[in-house]
Amino acid sequence: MPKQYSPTESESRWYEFWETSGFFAASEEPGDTRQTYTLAIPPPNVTGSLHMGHACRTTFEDVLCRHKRMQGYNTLWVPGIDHAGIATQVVVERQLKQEGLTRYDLGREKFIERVWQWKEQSGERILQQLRKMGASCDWPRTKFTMDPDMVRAVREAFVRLYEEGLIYRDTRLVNWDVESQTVLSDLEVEQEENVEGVMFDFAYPLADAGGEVVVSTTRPETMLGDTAVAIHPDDARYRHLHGKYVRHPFVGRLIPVILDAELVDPEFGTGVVKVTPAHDPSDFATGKRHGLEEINIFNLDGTMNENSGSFQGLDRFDARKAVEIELGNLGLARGSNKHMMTLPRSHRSGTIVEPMISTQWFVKMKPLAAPAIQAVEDGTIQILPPEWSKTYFHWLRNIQDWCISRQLWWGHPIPAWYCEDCEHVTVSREDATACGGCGGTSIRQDDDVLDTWFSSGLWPFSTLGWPEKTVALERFYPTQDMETGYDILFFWVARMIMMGLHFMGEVPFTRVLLAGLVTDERGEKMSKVKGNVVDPLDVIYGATNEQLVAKAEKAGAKKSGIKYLKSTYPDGFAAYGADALRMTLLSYSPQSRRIALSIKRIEGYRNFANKLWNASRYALMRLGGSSTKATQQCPQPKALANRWVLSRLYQALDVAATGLDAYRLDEASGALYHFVWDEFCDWYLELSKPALDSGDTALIEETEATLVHVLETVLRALHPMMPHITEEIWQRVPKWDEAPKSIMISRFPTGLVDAKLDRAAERDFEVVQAFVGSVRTIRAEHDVPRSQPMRIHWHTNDEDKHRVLDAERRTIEALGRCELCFEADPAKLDDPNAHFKNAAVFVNPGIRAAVPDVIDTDKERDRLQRNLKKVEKELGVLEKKLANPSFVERAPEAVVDKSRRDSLELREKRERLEAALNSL
RNA sequence: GGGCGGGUAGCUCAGCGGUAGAGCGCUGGCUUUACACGCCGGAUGUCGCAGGUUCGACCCCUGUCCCGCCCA
Repeated sequence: MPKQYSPTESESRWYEFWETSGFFAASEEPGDTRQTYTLAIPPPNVTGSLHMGHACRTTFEDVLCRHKRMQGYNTLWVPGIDHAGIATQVVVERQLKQEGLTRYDLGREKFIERVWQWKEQSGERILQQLRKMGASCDWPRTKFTMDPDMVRAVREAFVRLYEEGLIYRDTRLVNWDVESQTVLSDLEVEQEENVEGVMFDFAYPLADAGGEVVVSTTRPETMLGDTAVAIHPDDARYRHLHGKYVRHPFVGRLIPVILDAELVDPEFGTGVVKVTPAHDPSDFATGKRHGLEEINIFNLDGTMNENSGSFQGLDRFDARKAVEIELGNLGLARGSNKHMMTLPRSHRSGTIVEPMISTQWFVKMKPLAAPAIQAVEDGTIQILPPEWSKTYFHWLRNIQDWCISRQLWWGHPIPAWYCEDCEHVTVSREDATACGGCGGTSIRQDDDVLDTWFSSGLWPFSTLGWPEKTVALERFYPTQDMETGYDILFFWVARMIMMGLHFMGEVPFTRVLLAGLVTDERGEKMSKVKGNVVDPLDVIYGATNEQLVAKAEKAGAKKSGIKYLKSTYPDGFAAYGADALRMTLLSYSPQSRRIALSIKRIEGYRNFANKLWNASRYALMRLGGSSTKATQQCPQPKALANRWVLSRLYQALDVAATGLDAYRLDEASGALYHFVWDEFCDWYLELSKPALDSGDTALIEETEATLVHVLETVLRALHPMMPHITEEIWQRVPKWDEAPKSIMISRFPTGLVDAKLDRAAERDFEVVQAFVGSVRTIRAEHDVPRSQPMRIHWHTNDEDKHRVLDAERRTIEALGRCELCFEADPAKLDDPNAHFKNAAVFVNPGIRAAVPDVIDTDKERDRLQRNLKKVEKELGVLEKKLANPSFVERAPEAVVDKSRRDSLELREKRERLEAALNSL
């Protein structure tokens, strides 16, 4: 075994072994009665390649699946990818643009062909990248949201909802993305807050008399679509306007003054509001209340249409300026001032969304939401971390109908056909050939496609074969865990719950595990423009700074982004490996909304992998000449060190089990990390050296057995988190006959079976640790070279401690690099410098000791005083507490007792330290 | 306007009723045959601010100021 573990080659070798061996496959065998564990992957979009968010999802999900699989569950992790309607269409259109083409140049059919080509390429790449992360998906079951069986599921769902009256077509005000030229759902619109805008005031002249009314707007161009001005019915200032009209200065229209208490806040601005029913949500509602005309003034691309008079053809923002100027020319402008406002922007294209009246397909949400709320309320579905339930409820209780049609080309076509001879709309599972109303054959399919989340909403059951009654659906639905980012709680999770309950009559999963968003080390969102995107593959395989910079430049990063990249990662990334990346991602608390990924942290876990590697190297080397094997039976050793490590293993496995079950993967991985490094390596391996060299056959045997057992067990425990390196090592560990072919199909360890809690051993060993620690401190603080032996004279009145120090003399000597521990006459320790030459002194609980021939008086005084100060501070707090009668009366007995004991101990320590100081 | 997070060591974060922890960084010493991707020491915090509850608060409550996100 080489001194350094190199993940690159090892990871791909083992991955291939697992995949070709069929270890990822879930069983549909009729006789298989194992409990199932199912998790559907949040399907990555086919918009490019794997990013750190996917790496994070994959890691968490893989840990859950590998853990369950090792626990004996029939585990199914369903992989797949999403066609991601608008997002993918935008990507391909951008490519076309570089060739100087638009989708219209290609035409719908050719364009879709082109997107399919892209899908093949991008989808395949992403699936390969998931494998690089170690994902144990059941690959032959991979689904794409536009596969033929998914199409069938989507059609079935659409038609059923339509037949149930839950899908309908309606004309209403929608969010229009003028760039992508499609409608957007409310969720796809982002509100950009605190934008500095201009509030422009202008006057409408009264129609039949002199005078005017002044209105304010941040969007002057919309006045071309005004069909009313509104005042508050109780506003005394404008009583004279009741029943009057104003005249539109550009289009000549007569515009009524209406009274509306809901729309108008008399305190705000002039107290008069212009009303544009076709381009503003509250004006639209007002229009409905008053039966106002809705005049659309925009074309679909955001230019002004034929209803805007002389402004026709102008872009909406040019029209805004033109309208202002013209109003000025007419003497109707009444000034302007700065105004902070909120702008609606398209989630995808970033352009300012224009409210427009349009006919679209909607899903009626209230009836679907009710059972989805219920399922979380009654605990059928558990959301973790639990705080998210509130957000979930709030959204579902205030849910609006979902606009599901999109004016895109890439997606599931809406299965609706319009008849040219009658009004009937034919909605059908099969492609319609004739009108369902009049039987005529002049029918035309709806041009639109479905919102991409419509198909995603069916994911947990469509991937298992729905609407067919498959074995998989029967066996694996409902799934157990849904692990995903909190950002798609509404987009996806809530909709899956609604759809699952509606179509399957059962929740789609029983736990929702929400994770934070991966950001760069500063906590900023990763973006190509910022140049702060960390590609998981670069982390796994390594990349030089030049490569990182080149990649960022190609992706269109700004100069500041490149600069950041150069200064933050001057040396690029080493090939840290997938296991190190996985451990890093796992180490962040799931409660945190931000995972500020730090390369230094990845490096730390790479070092951990190396530590594990070398610990194993040591263990295997030591076992080389012996026939001792791992047996999956916990040894029953007698020696303290062996008992201690098994007990610590118990504790680590216990914390790991709790963490894995409660979705605290940070705690689970942390417990194993610290056990391996701080206890197994730093103490136990060191302890094993004198034991194995002791020549005592019994001791050697039980130490070998314990060593190999702990190693083999901790590898199994770590396997879900670090699958590759644990396999690499595990394969080399001498094991029982008939051991499984792979660690991934071995049994997940538990404290009760694979370790042994031994509180006495832990307590005793603490004595050793404290003693050794003190010895080491003295050596370090007195600059005693390693070559110089240190003799320790100790004394204790405590029988247990006496026994431990006696029995563990050898280990203490080895670990403390002190030679010769002596039991001392207590009288000598009362005044150490009278009896020992140049002695340093230390005090452990119940034990005191002198170390002759090391002293540098100044340093020793310094050290003792520092210790004394600390002791006095602690003692001060404790004594104050104990002097407080209400503490003694009201605090729990155990707490008071502990304080008493601590204070006694500290007092003794203080005494000893003072004596030592005086004796200097 | 409503809601949700967060403000703890230089940095990134964990802890959440019994006298503050990790990783990285800093610092002193180690060519210790598992590992320098290492080992052994050390330093570092009025736990955002102000009140309150409690025998006791970083932890609970109230208010307040910042920062981020979501919804309207």
